[in-house]
Amino acid sequence: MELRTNRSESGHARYDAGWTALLNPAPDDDHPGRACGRQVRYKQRALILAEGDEASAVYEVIEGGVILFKLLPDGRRQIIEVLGVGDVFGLAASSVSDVAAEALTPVRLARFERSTFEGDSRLRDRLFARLRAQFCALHDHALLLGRKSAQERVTTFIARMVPGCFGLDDTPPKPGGDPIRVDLAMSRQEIADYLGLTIETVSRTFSALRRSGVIAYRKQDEVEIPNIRRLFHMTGSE
Amino acid sequence: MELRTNRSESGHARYDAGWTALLNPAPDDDHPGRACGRQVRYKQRALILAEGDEASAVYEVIEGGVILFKLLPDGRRQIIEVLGVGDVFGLAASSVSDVAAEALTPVRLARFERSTFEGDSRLRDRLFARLRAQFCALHDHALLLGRKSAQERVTTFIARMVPGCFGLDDTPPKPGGDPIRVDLAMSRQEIADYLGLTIETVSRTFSALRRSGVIAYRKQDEVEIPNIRRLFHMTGSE
DNA sequence: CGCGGACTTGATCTGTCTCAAGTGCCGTGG
DNA sequence: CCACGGCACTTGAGACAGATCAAGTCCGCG
Repeated sequence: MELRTNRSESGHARYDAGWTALLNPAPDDDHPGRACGRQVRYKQRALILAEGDEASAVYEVIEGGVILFKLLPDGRRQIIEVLGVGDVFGLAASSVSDVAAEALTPVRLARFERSTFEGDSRLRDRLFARLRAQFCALHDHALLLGRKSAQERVTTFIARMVPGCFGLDDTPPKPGGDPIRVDLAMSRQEIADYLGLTIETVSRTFSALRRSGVIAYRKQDEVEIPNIRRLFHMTGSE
Repeated sequence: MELRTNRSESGHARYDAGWTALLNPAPDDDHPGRACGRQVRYKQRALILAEGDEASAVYEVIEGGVILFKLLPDGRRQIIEVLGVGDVFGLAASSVSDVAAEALTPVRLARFERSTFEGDSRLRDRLFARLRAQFCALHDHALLLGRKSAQERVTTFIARMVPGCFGLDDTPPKPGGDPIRVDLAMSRQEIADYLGLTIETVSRTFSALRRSGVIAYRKQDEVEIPNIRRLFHMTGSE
């Protein structure tokens, strides 16, 4: 009962590309997992950390994807961050975690106990740099949640998955080239919970984007973008 | 033309209380401005940093309040964070700032040049601890922006201004005691931009809360809360 | 082949936005 | 001292984006 999605097999491999591109401003010294703590693995959809759990360790994503989310007492869920390779979580202001963490894909993590972490300023600096990038992503997402329309949210979301378009990464924005393919790697419900919408609105927006030719897809999480500029212009950010 | 609000004189003094309580989980070693960089001052509403400015320094709030915000090309604004004493800003993933910063009140800041900052791991650790707290606040705010109703947003906002109710601060939650007074220190428009609402909706919500007796006020930014529990129950968070 | 879960689509409802007047407050000048 | 103007805020009426409720449809799997 852990295998209930029809998520593509290639998702995990391709998955890194999107989020890593977004959140890796400069893939400089830190090869993820280099200065490893203990490695741990989780199955897809496994709960890594619950809200309120003792925040006794810091995790770095080595492979796969992780979502951080919060719940309201009545069950409303907000996905706060979607993490890819190199991203960090588990740090909280107090001794308990303020968010829950779940494996979006099968995932490999480096786990650093709080004690290790506190003693190792080199490690701390590395994670610190990482957090700065995540900080900016969070700022961007607040803008999305507070001020963007459904269409802008969805197009922004898709645009973020395109490697090398936001991050100062490798591949250049590809002027008018051939269609770009991206793997969403998230269910419609997850996308909805991330973008602060309902699943129906997300679905309708995808359909509308397809109808108007901005995107194309057969399987619903393998999207082709014939013209990136056109997509960008719908994000509200330019 | 810098003096155009009818903001209360006491605002600045009392201002710290609210946000500091929220974002100071443990007022331990760091007396703000202890390990000072160069001190700088800004008048109320002065622009400290624009989006896209060179991120050459890190700032710590010594006295007063600062807002961080982002703009969309068409003018929509989202206030990302409201900072009080001890909070930190200016760190970005890349070399330019991803947000703009404005003085919410007359403000005193400690400015640390990037070079200073990079060489001083003690300083970095101190700011790092701070950022963790701000990180959690950002998470909470994402939940608010993505999943809460207008009424829940406004009550959450007011509740956050109450010193010692969220942070593990001094004053205990005050069971059924006398009315608590808080100073909002933000205009309706600022509140709207922070909560992802329009000014009219914020105004209407305040009026409705007053009508129903949850809050009381004469000047619109000096709010009394006769019964905090009642307010809390409207935040959606409990 | 038929079941179940994820997704899509349609019809309707509603919370929030938009547009448009107010109202109240404060500072200015007659 | 009071009329006046400006600005922030409030209030109302109506429009609309997105939510909700309710069927479908698609597709992988047993």
